[in-house]
Amino acid sequence: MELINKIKKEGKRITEPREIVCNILEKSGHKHFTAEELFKKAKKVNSSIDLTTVYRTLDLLEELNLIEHSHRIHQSGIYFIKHTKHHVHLSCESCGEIVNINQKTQKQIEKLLLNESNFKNINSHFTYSGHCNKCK
Amino acid sequence: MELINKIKKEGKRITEPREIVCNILEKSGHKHFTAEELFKKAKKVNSSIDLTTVYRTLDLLEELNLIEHSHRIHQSGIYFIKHTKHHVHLSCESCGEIVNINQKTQKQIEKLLLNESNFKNINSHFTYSGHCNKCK
DNA sequence: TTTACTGCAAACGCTTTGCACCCAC
DNA sequence: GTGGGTGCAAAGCGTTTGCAGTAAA
Repeated sequence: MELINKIKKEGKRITEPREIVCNILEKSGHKHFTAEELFKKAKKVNSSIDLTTVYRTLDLLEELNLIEHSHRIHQSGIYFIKHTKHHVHLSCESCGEIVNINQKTQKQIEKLLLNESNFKNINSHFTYSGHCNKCK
Repeated sequence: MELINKIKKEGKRITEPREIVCNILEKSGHKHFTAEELFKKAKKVNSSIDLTTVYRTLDLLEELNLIEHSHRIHQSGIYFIKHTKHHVHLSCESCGEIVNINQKTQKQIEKLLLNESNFKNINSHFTYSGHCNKCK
């Protein structure tokens, strides 16, 4: 119920689609979801909910700094509740498993890239990919 | 003329669109191109050439191991002549500048990711992004 | 009452596919 | 002559936008 309360506190309206999406995000133990996955779960609660609304709710939650999303190559984005420590992901191209890469490792990677370029910052807003042990 | 000769050597047909695309790729000093950029340049040589054909020519060249491509988040892919040493890219989100990241750095990054996961390999088939010094 | 939010449909950008025609071999 | 390659049109995918109706405040 935390997410929806924060929406309320921001003066935004409480609606059924928003409640449903927030519930799913919170009750699933901080997993990563695609918009499509959330949409399918939401439709089981109320079949009239629309994918567009899921996207808009996710946008809102992200604006309020409550969730984050990450991009994957040739796959849809993943959304997840914001952790205190920023982290990035590594996703298996075969089975889709997503593992977290901790902040320290990510900082080291950024350092390597910054050292080799004239860049000021690195965008960690994407998901690394490869193959996990189980696959191939 | 190297690329087109290799196409011929593989028993593939030499056509005007293929010649044009190969010429552009070779005569521009190993730059990185989007399919759209190649398409625009190709149309200046023969205006009847189609984007689809550019994509198909790029696919062919990649199958023959003569070029590579890399993905970018929210942007089109970039294609470039294959270097002896595999490298990856870092692209500025503002101005689009693409800089090469050398193999050694990439290997270090892969090592960091592999150490922290149960993954067997990392896909380096994408482009890192951030902001270069000139921008923002 | 008011306007934020919704569902629906349509457009988006990049890339791929289907298909009939054509030309390199 | 034959089928590999082409241009064109249309579809694909994930996401966004426009719009008129609806309901939260």
